[in-house]
Amino acid sequence: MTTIDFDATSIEVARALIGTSLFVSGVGGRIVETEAYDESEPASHTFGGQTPRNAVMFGPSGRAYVYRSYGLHWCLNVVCMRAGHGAGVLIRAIEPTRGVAAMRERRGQQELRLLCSGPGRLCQALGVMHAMNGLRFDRPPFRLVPQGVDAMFKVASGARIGISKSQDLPWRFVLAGSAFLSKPMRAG
DNA sequence: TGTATGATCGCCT
DNA sequence: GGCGATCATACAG
Repeated sequence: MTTIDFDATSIEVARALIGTSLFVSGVGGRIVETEAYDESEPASHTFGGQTPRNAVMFGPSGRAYVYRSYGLHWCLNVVCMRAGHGAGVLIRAIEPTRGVAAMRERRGQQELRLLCSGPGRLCQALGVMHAMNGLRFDRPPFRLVPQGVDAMFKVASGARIGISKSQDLPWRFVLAGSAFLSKPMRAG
């Protein structure tokens, strides 16, 4: 078992989270896709400084930053680095392992591959809501279970998805070959 | 007070 | 591949 140091940079945490299992009230699975964000680049919500919306991202690490996307969906992030520095990791896809029936009911979706393959989808499947903004990941309803020492998989990286700025940064991380990604990783 | 803009998703062609 | 849904946020005036 390994533990994750959330005081590290968002890039380091984004890579370390691949293979880790995330549960919300016992429902969840293995994280297979993440993206790193940092206040130094304009694609991040924290670029330009602290506001009421992004305040959690400037607080202590290891907390949940939950925001609404496109007026419809929730997105879940893990806050990184020291307090005062706005950095975090967007959880983009999970391989469902526990609570699949609850996920199917919440999503109105039977196909396993489409339950958690996207930041909005996984929040709906796991029941993530804005009330969880600022909560610690080492306390209920959250639970993080590190991968076993014998876990064997490769982590691939590439360009982030759905952003219009800093598209050159290879800050998307995936479990190579996973069938549960929001989009396949570009070959190369 | 008004307006433009999304770290998305699902349905349509 | 295109587009509409739907609204909090940020910023301009």
